[in-house]
Order: sequence, then C-alpha cells, then structure tokens
Amino acid sequence: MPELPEVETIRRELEPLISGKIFVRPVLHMPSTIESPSVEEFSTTLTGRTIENLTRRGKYLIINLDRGILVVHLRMTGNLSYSVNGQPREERFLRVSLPFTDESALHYFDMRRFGRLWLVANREELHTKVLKRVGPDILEEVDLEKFLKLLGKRQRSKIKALLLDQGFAAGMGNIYTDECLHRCNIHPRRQAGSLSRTETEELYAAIKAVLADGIEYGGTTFRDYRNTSGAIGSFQSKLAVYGCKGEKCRCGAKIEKITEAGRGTYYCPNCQK
DNA sequence: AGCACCACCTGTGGGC
DNA sequence: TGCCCACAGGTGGTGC
Repeated sequence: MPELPEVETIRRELEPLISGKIFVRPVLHMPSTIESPSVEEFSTTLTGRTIENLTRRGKYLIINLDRGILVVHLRMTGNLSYSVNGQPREERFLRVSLPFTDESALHYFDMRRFGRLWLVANREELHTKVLKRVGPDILEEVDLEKFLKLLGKRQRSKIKALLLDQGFAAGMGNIYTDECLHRCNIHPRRQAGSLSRTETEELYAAIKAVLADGIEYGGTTFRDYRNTSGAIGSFQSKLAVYGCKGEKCRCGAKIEKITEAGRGTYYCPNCQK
C-alpha cells in the first residue's frame, strides 16, 4: 500500500497530533504485529515513554521517544489512525491500540497483517535491527552525485527492479516507479547501465518530481490507503500510467501492462524507450 | 549480482 | 447474473 509519499503524509499529519503524548500500556489485539522485542518487553518498555518527534526513512515511520524508538512499517494494507477519545473507528482489522495518558490513542489497522512494529533502544539498534538492509532515503539522502554513484554499482539491474530495491535507495514503490519511468520516457526493462548521462539526470529529476507531487496531493489511494484521519489521498487522479491498462497515453498510444520484477508494470510502449 | 518464485494474509473485481 | 481466482501501494527467504 503505502510508498514514500503516503508514509510522509502520515508522518506530517501525525507529528503535531501525538508529539509530547505519553504512552500507557498498549493493547495487542494481534501480538504477532510486534516484530521485536517480545510482546511483554514491548508493552512494558513502551509504557510511560514520551513521543518527541516523528521521522521517516523510505517507507519506515520512525517515532522517536524520550527513551527508545518505535518503528512502524505498514507494508501493503497497514494504516494508523489517531483518535481523540481513544475509541477505534471500527474493530475490524484492528491489530494494535496504543493509548496515551490523555485518553486519546493511536490505532494500528491492517487487513492483510503484513505490517510490523518494532521498539528499539537507540539509533544503533534502529540500524542493526530494523534498517539493516535499507538504503538511503531517496528523497532526503540522495543527491544527483550520490544517485550516479549508486547506479554505477548496479549497472546490470533492470531499472524498474532497481528502483523498487529498498537496499539501493528507500522509498519508491510500484505506483511511483511506474509513474516516474513514464515521466522520463524510460522503459521499465532498460538496464541501468544503458542509461545515458542525460537520461540518468532526467530519471533523477522525475523521481524527485513524482514523489513531491505524491506528497503534495496527500498520497495515492488506489484501494486501501487512508491517512491518519481516515481520508483518502488524491494523487490517483494524477496517475498517468499506473492502473491505466488500455487507456490512452498523452501521446495517443495505448498503455500496456506487463510483469517486471514480479510486479504489475504499466507503461507506454510509444513514449518509453 | 541478479532474478524468478514463494510465502505471508484477506478482499475484491475482472473475466468468463 | 454469478462465481472464481488472479491479483493487490511490500518484503524476506530460497535457489538457480
């Protein structure tokens, strides 16, 4: 479900709502949502902690506490909902409830149960236990020079697979990758090493632009994505290729759907070379 | 290194 | 019209 723009939207909405709040003991409706530590240690350690601020790395939401760090990954269908009176908007798919001392609460819902929460002691553990294989944030930590350098190490990868690889750089998902490659007219099956300098610069610019647009529109709701208050994003109305099989591209050609990197991949066979 | 495939889950919509 | 199964904003593991 959520890619970088959706997680960033949630981060921006949530930060002013929950900064300064103090956790009371969590309610784990589905204990396996907690990846680590043990459910008992998670509950005990989180209780009494104060939220300082919220950051993000790729698709990971990082909730920094006065002692320790709470990390959330929503995977496909996870979503976070803040409730002033502490009541969840519904019981269905409710996996974890994180109540605060002021009676408000943060609720984690997840239909497909892929999402996970972690509680780590410090930055060191954040990187060794959670972000072990996660590359630099594509929006915040990769300038053009670094992008060129990273690409240089992965010349043989197909560009779609590479952009989806969170170890290469973190944040791009299936929707924004397709939109990005369409914007810069690059075929999803091109090998990274085949891109000219100009194409690489255009790709970099397209990544930045499509992610910025996604954030500006509050993310994309293709099926399930909801922001913190349960509202949908609006970037889906701006999608040029994703989910548009058979529809006309701006050039007039029909958008096609193929499988690449194991994912449904939409592109324009006329524009993208 | 890179890639294809499966597993993890539940719901649903496209196609027959 | 109804039913069914391929497929879904992700990732980790395996094996070639």
